[in-house]
Amino acid sequence: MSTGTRSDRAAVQPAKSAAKKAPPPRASLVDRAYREIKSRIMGNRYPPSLQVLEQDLALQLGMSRTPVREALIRLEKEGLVEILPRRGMRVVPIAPEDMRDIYEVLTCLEARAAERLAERRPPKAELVPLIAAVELMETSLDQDDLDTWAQADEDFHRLLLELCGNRRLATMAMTVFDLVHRARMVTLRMRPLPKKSSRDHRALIEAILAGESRRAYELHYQHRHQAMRLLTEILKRYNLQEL
Amino acid sequence: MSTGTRSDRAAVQPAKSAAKKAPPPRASLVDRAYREIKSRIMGNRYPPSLQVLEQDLALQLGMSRTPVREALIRLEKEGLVEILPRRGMRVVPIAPEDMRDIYEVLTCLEARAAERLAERRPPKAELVPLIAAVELMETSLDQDDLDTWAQADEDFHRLLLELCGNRRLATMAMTVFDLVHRARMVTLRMRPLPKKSSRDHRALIEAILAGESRRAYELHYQHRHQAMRLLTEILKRYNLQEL
DNA sequence: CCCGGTAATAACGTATACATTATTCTCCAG
DNA sequence: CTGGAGAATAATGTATACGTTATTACCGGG
Repeated sequence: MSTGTRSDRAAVQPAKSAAKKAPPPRASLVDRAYREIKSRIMGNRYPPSLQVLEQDLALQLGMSRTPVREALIRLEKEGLVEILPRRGMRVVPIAPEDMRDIYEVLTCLEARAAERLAERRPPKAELVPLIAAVELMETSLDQDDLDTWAQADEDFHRLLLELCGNRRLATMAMTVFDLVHRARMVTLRMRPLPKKSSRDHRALIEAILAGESRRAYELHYQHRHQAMRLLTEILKRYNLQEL
Repeated sequence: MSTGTRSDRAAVQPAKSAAKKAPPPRASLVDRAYREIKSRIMGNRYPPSLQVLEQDLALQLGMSRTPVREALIRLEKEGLVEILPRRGMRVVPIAPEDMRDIYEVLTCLEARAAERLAERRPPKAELVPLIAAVELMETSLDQDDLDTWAQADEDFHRLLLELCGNRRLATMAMTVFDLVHRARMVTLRMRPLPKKSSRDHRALIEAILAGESRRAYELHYQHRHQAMRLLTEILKRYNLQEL
């Protein structure tokens, strides 16, 4: 198998020199492993508590254990998996209390991002993607397209973080956001239609445009806080002890 | 060298079976590398912007590149180093703007920790270590022992996080805290005596004991915010572009 | 004297090898 | 039939090997 990989590579090399700009052979195996495993976890194809051995991962991904291991270390630092001394990796399940803790971090970071963005008084042009995301949330909700809604909502939150101007804050918040992605998707259809979300977001945009940073903070804090309450209630009601 | 290490291990094995509880042969090489490199960075023995090759690290630490690499990945995730494609690791320097960004994260996380702790209304007994830290800050300041003061101040902040009840928040805040440790130490003697700090801390303890969570939040937010202002001013005044 | 092309070098990224050790299984004594 | 000691197994943690490729040094031409 490894020889197969190597010969594949060798075969590809000439093609590369044919292409002018060296397309992207950039993706290292570590990166591929990282992305693939993360994608499987976030897409719930690796469900919570699942354990997988390094060797199995390596085989599935068509590489040796070395890059797999390095990817797992990164994922462990993000909190998505834990590395168990002799039993490979485990997809970290999220208990209801963990959910509260995670949302608490997310809430204060994102609220601060909103506040900071408002302090910056960005021109409306900068917020166009944000507004577009809200509009997509509304139209998709009208059409009962919850998946598109969820995607648009995530886009809104990500864009907000990207715009805030503090990359470190944005990165940390997104890492935490990734942790709850799975739970959000699983519970998407267990809750009442999230009609309030786009209203909240519109109000936030108003506050940002008006430069009312304190209000932006409060609005977004409450928005996230309520989302946490809703989510933990659902976990309780459906007795989801692990997500 | 590696054979030396191996025979050392083998020699130690019998001793272990002699000791009842298997002392701690727990420290894996990755852990040792991680701790040692981190300690060198935080102690400024690896100054900002220093580059070191993986092979050099491995030699210095008496191990192969494998555990060194894994340790570096962890340190990179924490933001202490960056891994440069062909030039080993680099100790990430902190520019004044980075300092603001980092302190911003630290400020909102720690303030939330203070708020949460106050919400919990802990019995005074739980806060004894916090109080002890403040007292140590005061006595050491009276004796012009700035190093002890700095240690006690750090202890206070760490204890606050540990007590807050949200381990994830605590861990993230401490990781960020570690990033500014070096800058704090380097600038320790460039600023006026920090007499206000222990007053701030005492006020915070009061608020926590009284269960005034909102006030705890505000107090600690301002405390950290002022620390940030002070630090960035010093960086500007002394023209420290990189720490 | 300076610059671009080419060869040599060095460092990494990945694969593989191997010793260690937790876990599991087997088998026998009670 | 049950429990536990010891062997077999499996998976890891670490070391080593090796091909790839960026970097550097060198050299001839402008």
